[in-house]
Amino acid sequence: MSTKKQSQSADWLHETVFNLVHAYKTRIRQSINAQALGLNGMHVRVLNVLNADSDVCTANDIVHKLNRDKAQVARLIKDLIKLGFVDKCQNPADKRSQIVRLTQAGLSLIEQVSAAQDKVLDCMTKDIPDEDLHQFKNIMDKLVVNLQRDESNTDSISESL
Amino acid sequence: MSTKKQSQSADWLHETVFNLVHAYKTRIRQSINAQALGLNGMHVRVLNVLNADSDVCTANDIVHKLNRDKAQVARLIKDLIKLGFVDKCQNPADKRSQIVRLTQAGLSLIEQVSAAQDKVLDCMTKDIPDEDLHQFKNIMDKLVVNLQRDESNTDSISESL
DNA sequence: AGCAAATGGTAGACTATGTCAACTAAGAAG
DNA sequence: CTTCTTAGTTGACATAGTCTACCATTTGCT
Repeated sequence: MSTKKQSQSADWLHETVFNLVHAYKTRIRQSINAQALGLNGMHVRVLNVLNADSDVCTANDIVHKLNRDKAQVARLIKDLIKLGFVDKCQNPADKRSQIVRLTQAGLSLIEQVSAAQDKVLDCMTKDIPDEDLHQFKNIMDKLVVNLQRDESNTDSISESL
Repeated sequence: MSTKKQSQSADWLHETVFNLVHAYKTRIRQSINAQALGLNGMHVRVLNVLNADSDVCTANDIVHKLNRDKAQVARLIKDLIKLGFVDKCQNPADKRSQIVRLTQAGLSLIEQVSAAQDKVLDCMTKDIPDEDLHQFKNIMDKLVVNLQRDESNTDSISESL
């Protein structure tokens, strides 16, 4: 339990990280208020990927970049197509997949969404020095790597109960 | 819109934070494998609160500590009672509320769950110095405070489209 | 060439998480 | 004693994430 040396310095991670995401999600949703457009947070994240990536992008690329289930991504893309923000075209390199692109509507949408997101980010980080943010990112990356590295440690407790 | 000075250092926050939580959630779920017991992540977080708090704890306390909707918390507690891990008793100080407590089964459960969580935390933070983790927490707390402070900046973009 | 395995994508069903509004019962304030 | 507020419950719903099965293509093997 919380008597081990590591845990004393790390127990807060449970709550703090979750709180950050919860607060961020809530805030960004308010700010973007994309529901009015039929969008939700994950739609926006897909648009972000398409926008950030200059080269061609397939559904599978998005799956890997967002690290989400492919079924989920497929549905998000379907929604975005129905709303007219992205379209698909044949991928000459692989007939199984299609290339996903932002439409004009999608481009102008993501521009505005980015502005709103930046505003939240700026307000969120305004009193934090750049080098601190940099270190913050480094640690976070390490945590993610560590988490994904040893999937080994996965002995469920349920059978011991 | 990533042309503003702040954004260049902060754009990564979008993905990195979400990735961390996603990886953490997935990992902790594997490790705890609580579905077999009829529990999910939020149930465990409620148990954690009850365990951490030495003094009496009402549903409302949990709402504030986890920063979640009271409807959600009420349902979690209901589930936990049905499973026999917590119980409720009259709150002499306020007849509207009840005191929520861990049962014996709940206590022994949370002990094992804590052990599993600690294992994940240890593995996740093992190569990160304590002072780095400390700074990490400080920045995270600042971010959360900033997020929750100015709810003002909340001008939706949808009407401008 | 011909076959098997792997991969990209889609769909269905389901679980988990979070939110909102309406409601009850009990405190608090006047 | 009203009125307002608060603790908790419930229903309905929205969003998020997972798992399985399936199809078509591609890739690797022989």
